[in-house]
Amino acid sequence: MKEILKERGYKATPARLAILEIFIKSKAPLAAENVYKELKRSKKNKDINEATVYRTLSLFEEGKVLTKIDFRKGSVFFELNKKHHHHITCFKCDTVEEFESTAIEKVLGGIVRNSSKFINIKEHSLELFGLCKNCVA
Amino acid sequence: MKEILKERGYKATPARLAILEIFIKSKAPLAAENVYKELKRSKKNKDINEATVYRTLSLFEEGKVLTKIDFRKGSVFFELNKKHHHHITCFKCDTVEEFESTAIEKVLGGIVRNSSKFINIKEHSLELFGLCKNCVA
DNA sequence: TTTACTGCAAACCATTTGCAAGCAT
DNA sequence: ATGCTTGCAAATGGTTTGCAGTAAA
Repeated sequence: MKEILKERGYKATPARLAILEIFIKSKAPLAAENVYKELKRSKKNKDINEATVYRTLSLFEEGKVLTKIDFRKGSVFFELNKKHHHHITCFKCDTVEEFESTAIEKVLGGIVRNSSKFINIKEHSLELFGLCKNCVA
Repeated sequence: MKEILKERGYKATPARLAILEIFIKSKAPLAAENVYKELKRSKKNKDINEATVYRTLSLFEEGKVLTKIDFRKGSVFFELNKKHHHHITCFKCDTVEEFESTAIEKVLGGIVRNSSKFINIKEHSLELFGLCKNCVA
C-alpha cells in the first residue's frame, strides 16, 4: 500500500493508508460519508477529520487510485480504479453489480461517427438502475 | 401551456407558465440557476423567487413535464420530457448534442440477461463527454 | 371561500477552504 | 529542517423547508 502512495509522490500518512485500506477491503463503492464512518468505527483511526477524508479522496482521484462514480444520490461515490466497467444499482437496497461490455463501447463508437458536432468521446458514464432479484420479490 | 398544467391538476400560476415557457423556448438543458436568471432578465417575471423555481422544477419532474439530467456539474439540469435520448456534452463549451440509439437499448437488454442479480433495468443514464469540433481546433 | 402557491429567511447537506500546528521525509 | 498534511471551524454552493401571506379555482 505504501508503494501505491510513494509512486505518486504522496506521503504515507496514517490517514491515507487507512482510507486506502478501506477501499481495498470494500466490495462496494463508497461515499466520503461511508469512509468517514468506517474510520470512526475503528479504534486506531477514529480521529481522522472529515475534511481529511475529502482531501484524500480527491487526491486519490487525481492520482488515479480511485475513480469517481455518479449514482445520482446526492453525494459522490468512489471505488478503486480498475478496468473500465459499469454498474447496475438496486433502487431499493443499493446493491451494486458491476459489468463490462465491449458491445457498449462499440455502439458508442458508432454514435460518434454519426455525430455532427463531435469527433470523439473522451469519457462516458453509464449507470443502470433497477430492482435486484431480492427486492423484486 | 395551461393545458399541460391543468392536465396534471396544477394551478396555472404566472411562475409556472413562465418557467414552462423558458423550457419550451430553450434548446439546451437548464439548471435551476439558469431558469432563475432567465426570469430575472424578463420584466414581467423578475420577482419570482428562487425557491419557487426549485419547487416548480421538482413539481414538473414528478408530473413528467421535465426530466432530470445529471451532467456531473454540481447542479442538476432539466429538459422537456421527450422521447428517450442521450447527450454528448463538450467539456469546454458545454455544447450539448442529443442522440437516440436503439443499438444501446438492445445492448442493455443483453447485459441484464447476463446479470446474476438483476432481472430488468428500469432506468439508465448514459452521458457522453468529449470536445466538440469547435473546441478541438 | 378554500386550498394550493409563493416569498422570505433560515436551515440543510455535501463539500471546500484558510490557517496554524504537526508530522513524514 | 522543510514543506506537505492535518484538524478545526468557518465558508460555500446548491437545494430545501417552515411559515405566514396571496392568489387560482
